[in-house]
Amino acid sequence: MSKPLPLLTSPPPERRDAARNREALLEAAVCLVEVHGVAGVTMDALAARAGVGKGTVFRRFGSREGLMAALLNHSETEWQAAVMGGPPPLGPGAPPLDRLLAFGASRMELNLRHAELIEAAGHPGTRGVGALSFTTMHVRYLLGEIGVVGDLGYLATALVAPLEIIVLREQVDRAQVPMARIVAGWTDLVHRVVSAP
Amino acid sequence: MSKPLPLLTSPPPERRDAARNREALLEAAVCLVEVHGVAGVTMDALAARAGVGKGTVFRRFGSREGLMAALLNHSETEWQAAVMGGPPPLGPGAPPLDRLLAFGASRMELNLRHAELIEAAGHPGTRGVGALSFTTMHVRYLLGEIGVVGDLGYLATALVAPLEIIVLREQVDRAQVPMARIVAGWTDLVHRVVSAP
DNA sequence: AATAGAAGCGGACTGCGGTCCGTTTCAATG
DNA sequence: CATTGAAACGGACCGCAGTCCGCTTCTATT
Repeated sequence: MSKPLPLLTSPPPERRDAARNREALLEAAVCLVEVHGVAGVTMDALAARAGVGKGTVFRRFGSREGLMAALLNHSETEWQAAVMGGPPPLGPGAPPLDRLLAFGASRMELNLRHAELIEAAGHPGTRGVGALSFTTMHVRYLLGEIGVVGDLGYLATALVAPLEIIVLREQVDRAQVPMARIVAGWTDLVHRVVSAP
Repeated sequence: MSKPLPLLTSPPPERRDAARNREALLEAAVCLVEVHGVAGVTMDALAARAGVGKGTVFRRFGSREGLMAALLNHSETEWQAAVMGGPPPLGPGAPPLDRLLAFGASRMELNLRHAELIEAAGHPGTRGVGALSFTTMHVRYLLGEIGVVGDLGYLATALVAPLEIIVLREQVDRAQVPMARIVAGWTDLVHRVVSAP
């Protein structure tokens, strides 16, 4: 027992080569998406492009879905920052109802922009906690600020659900609903929800 | 041009061997699901079990997702029949608001029961038209009967969205929300939506 | 600097979804 | 029946996600 107590020693940071490879992989992935589209990013191609073995790719990201989630994570984090600290009405400073409406429109736009990536990332694993959770928590918070009473957790989930890419695609692609009408519809929905009898 | 005009000739029905194989495949699929679970239903295993070639399986269902959609189709049709013509409050005869609430609870239960199959069926292709469409149209109709005014199409989509399996799983599995609270939450949501100011 | 052992690496290997095309089976016609 | 054109069949084949395990590289310790 000559080892120093592991108290307070944060989990060993990251080996130099591992860091290098991670960066190379992410860069290669971004490049491949640009060139061949999301569907063209195969794990073999990615490994070759980054000059590493296939095993390394899976060690980093666990699965193809994990890789996509990692790619998504970047823009997702940026967006969260805009929501938490950016300019109003999306960021703080505007009345909560205005923030909520701006939030919905912004979220729809983001989800549509990254549709392919989101679908390739699937639901399971990393993303759920980072993405769905944040949006729901934020909406819940705004509902509270607005003064809504009731099961805010459920109401937040219900308001976020129609913003999900699966629902949006159904409307935009299959039913050919114009975006303006979707945004207007969600706005109306919010008004109905916040004005409790 | 000695052929009879193809007017009114319905698309040639189905060859005998094709019909036989279809039945064998569906039966084998159901059996495999029972024994090995949804994940254990591989296209090769299915082909072998039904005593046909792999190509035949793909000719029938187009893809694994198509197969799952076909399996789902059975119970889905049954459920639709219950909604359209079964006993109240789900079926006709009850006040439309009661029908709507019964609809929500029933749909949640159905989606949870077939969760694996639904996720394996994916969104694309056959299912969307048959399933999502029907539920949305029905909710839209009920909203009209209740007397709601506004963009009924969007409101219906928004009410159906939180019943989707993806959203339900998030609540049930990750957040451990009890079913009773989910049902109560959806009921509250409906009340907020239908009581417009 | 030497060393030990853990963390990381790589690529052959497996299993599955999906395609392709030569062969077989059906049913409509004379 | 015999014929014939089309629909259906079957299984070899391909590409990709994911696993496995022996080898290499890093870092902490003395």
